[in-house]
Amino acid sequence: MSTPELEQALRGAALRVTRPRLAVLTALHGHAHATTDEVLGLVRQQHPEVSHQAVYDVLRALTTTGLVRRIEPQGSVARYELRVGDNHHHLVCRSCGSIADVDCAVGAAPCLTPSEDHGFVVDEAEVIYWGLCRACAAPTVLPTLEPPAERGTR
Amino acid sequence: MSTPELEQALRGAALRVTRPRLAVLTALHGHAHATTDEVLGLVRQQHPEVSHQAVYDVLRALTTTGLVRRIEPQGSVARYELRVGDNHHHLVCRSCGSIADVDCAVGAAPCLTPSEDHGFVVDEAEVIYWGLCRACAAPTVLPTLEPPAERGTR
DNA sequence: CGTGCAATCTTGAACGAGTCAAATGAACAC
DNA sequence: GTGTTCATTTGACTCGTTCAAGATTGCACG
Repeated sequence: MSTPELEQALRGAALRVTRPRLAVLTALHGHAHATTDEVLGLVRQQHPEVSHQAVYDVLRALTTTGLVRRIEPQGSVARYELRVGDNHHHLVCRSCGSIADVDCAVGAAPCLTPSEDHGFVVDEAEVIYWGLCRACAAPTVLPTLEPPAERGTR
Repeated sequence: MSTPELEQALRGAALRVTRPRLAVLTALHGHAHATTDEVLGLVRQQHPEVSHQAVYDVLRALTTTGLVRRIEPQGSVARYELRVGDNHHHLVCRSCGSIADVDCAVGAAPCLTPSEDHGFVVDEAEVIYWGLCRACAAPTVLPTLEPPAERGTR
């Protein structure tokens, strides 16, 4: 995704075009499901002066305007991905915390419909599939190496 | 739910029967989706000496043994409910944060199946429906001030 | 019914993701 | 260019949750 495109996206959301914002968008373009801390690290590779707080502010601004989507699986810190407009869901590994995207199983509309809405006006259905990723589900009989190290869980 | 039943549930999970644990289970029985803090308050109504930390420990023990289910909607602190065995999901109000239960829309098995599993071994699908509850979706009429003079949206 | 071990609880401190606030700096409409 | 307003920096702070050490207590066993 080129810089002019990113600028246009920001202007389209009535946001000023700034260096930290472009850097955050670029970082997310290359790293889906990044944490705030990871985004900060990526941004600082290009712009070491960017502050902690700026990344939080930028991510909040982008999230509230819909340019970026925030996900927060249990036990994980917040993660962000570029909103691509489609209604996709997530696979989360209970062991290593890795996340993969999946398209909505039933298409866009039906998965918005609970069986009984209790009077709620529903506008979004969020689905998280929990399980084990290929690596963590593999038999742990690796001859020379240790089983997959645990990451991301506290 | 009576105390003997709760004791049996604890023993069945290989957990010792203690006063804080019985109190937490009782509290959750009467208050679904309670936060840790709310549970602590409820427990202390009967047993004022129970510590902060005990409630955290108890909730973790109950959660890991499956007696209690932990849910963590975006922007909310952790909430707990008695695991009743069924596979139900949640409606969450974006405005006030209230939570309601809904049965799984598609039954138990199908909603476990993403369209493409990326090699993941999925064992659970968690669904959160986001929207507005009946009260928050209602027109914002202030009761004690002047009566509503107009109708329609906005 | 005691005894002993380990699980559990109390107390108190610490951690860390995220937020608040004040002052400086930069976008961009004019 | 200039000025207003939005963004960012800096640094302190909140609050849910966890860690650690020592005191209790459930309960298996004799």
